[in-house]
Amino acid sequence: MARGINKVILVGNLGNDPDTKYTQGGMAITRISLATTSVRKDKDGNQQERTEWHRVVFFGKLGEIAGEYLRKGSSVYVEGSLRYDKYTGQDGVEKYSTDIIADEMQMLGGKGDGGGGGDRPQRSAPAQRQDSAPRRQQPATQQAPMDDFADDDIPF
Amino acid sequence: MARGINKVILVGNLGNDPDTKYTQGGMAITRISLATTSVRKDKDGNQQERTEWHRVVFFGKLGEIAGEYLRKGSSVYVEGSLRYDKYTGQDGVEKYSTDIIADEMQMLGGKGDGGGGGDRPQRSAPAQRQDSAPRRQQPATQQAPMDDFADDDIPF
Amino acid sequence: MARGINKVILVGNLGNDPDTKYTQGGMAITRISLATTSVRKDKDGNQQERTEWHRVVFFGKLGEIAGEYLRKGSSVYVEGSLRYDKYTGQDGVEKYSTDIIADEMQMLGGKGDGGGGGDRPQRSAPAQRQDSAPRRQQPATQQAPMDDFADDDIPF
Amino acid sequence: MARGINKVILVGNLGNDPDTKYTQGGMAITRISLATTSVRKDKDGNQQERTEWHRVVFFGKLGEIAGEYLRKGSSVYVEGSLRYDKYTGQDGVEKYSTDIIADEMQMLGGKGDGGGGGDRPQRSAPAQRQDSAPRRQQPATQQAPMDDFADDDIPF
DNA sequence: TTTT
DNA sequence: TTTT
Repeated sequence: MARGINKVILVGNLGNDPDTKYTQGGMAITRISLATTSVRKDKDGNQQERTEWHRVVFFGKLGEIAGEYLRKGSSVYVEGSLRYDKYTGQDGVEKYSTDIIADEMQMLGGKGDGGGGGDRPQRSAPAQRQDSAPRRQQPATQQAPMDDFADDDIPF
Repeated sequence: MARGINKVILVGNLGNDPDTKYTQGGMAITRISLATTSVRKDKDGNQQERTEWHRVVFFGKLGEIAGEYLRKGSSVYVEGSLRYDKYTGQDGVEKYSTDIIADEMQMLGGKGDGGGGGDRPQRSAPAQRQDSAPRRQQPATQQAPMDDFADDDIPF
Repeated sequence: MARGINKVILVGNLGNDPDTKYTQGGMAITRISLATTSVRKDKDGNQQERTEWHRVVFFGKLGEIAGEYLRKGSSVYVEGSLRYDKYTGQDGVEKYSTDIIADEMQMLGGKGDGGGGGDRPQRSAPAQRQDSAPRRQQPATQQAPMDDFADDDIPF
Repeated sequence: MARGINKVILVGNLGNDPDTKYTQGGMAITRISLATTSVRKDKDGNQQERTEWHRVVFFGKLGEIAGEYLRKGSSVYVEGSLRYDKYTGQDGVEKYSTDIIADEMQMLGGKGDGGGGGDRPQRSAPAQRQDSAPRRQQPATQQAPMDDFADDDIPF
């Protein structure tokens, strides 16, 4: 039985284009880096900003939609759950990562998409985008491997 | 201006007693490790369980309440926001941590508390509990230091 | 395309046993009345309590589970969406109702259930419970008819 | 003690300009009508749309901000709680209303505002807007009086 | 890295 | 009444 609730709700903007990969079985896995910024007053009364960069992962059909419609700068609503992973880096050191596994997404219309929150994309050749380019410089807060997903790695 | 929404909602059980510390200025900072468990069927049709251990932090008045009323096993509702931190470990290696900064809490009545969801506690001497014991076996996924908080380190 | 987010999250206690009915096609529709209580200080500094009674509706499989496991007094987490309906009462007057259409539920262990948050129920004969008794004193804020559901009336 | 969680999260568009009133004590009360639209397939496989119109109320400082920056068509994130009220209409009949009492709001940039999610408004004379005109034709799903608020009617 |  |  499931015990407990693990729910995340985010509204933010993408720091980069989505990164879509496919499992051996053909399931899409799309990752985005999503910014949310909050403000607080420090003790001197100055506005202090702080931006969190969330690693959000979309699986399956949602991964295809996210990879197709989201772009750098897009404003998006995401709902999902927290997943913490532990892995051994290439340097042999144990590392931790935190991901939000999305189970709902909605575009919100803003810079980076064609506007309008979810309509047809303005791009002409979306299909061959996914796996060609070395779009690998995502300096995400926490780095974790993603190349070795098995087909049943969809988390729900 | 704040841009974006960064919201976490958790219902889970504490893996250990809370850990309360105080800043130089006397502000309470309480940390708990909160478990949520989800299930999914793997490809063989077997129920697969997975437990996430969330690091939740309560500041100020909420930190005092959490430290006073929560106990190992307590069932609790927490609302807060995600905060990702980067720090250098004692081994000189850069590490990352993820915390949920709580801004709302509600006890839910269950094992570990006196029952009743937020009623008076049954314990008699809560005060001298905080910093004595080597309660270090917290099953927290990711470990981060917490001793060096300044007084204005409250995140909102 | 869906536009917008319509999400409700409740943790509360049932004011009565659930009320389960079935459509002609055999789909379960279970209604509960769920209390949440908040406090605020009035201008004289006195604690003022206020209880909201939410009408929550579960369809299909979730309706069966809710009807089977929930009882008066049960503590439950509910996630769903708001639905406003307009109907003509038996007195010929137009009326409005507000329901939360649940799409997730989790028992939280407390008075009214067998404890344990979702475990097997203690009852022996759950089946013939549904439609016998005149359980009509539901403290529901707003009353609406529910007998005439068609089979495709499931709202998602 | 508060018992339970009563939380609503909405992202939608305003059907009309906000309606701001002031209590005798000068507290702003702003009401908006917010649309969210969902889709589902009916049994014939056709896409069925359904729009909910939420009555959202902002008190105090938030009421001033909402009245100032939101406009018909604005896209907005709202977080709040459900409140059900019962009142006697001018026709002597008892009526019910449901409101979402907002405690957080964030503009999302879209038609109806100057774009950009919360920036300075483009309007030139916002000040005398609030109380003059007979903007009374809001056919909100459920109608309730709002003229007779006392100063301590702020709900938290 | 985004956005305002 | 909004929006796409």
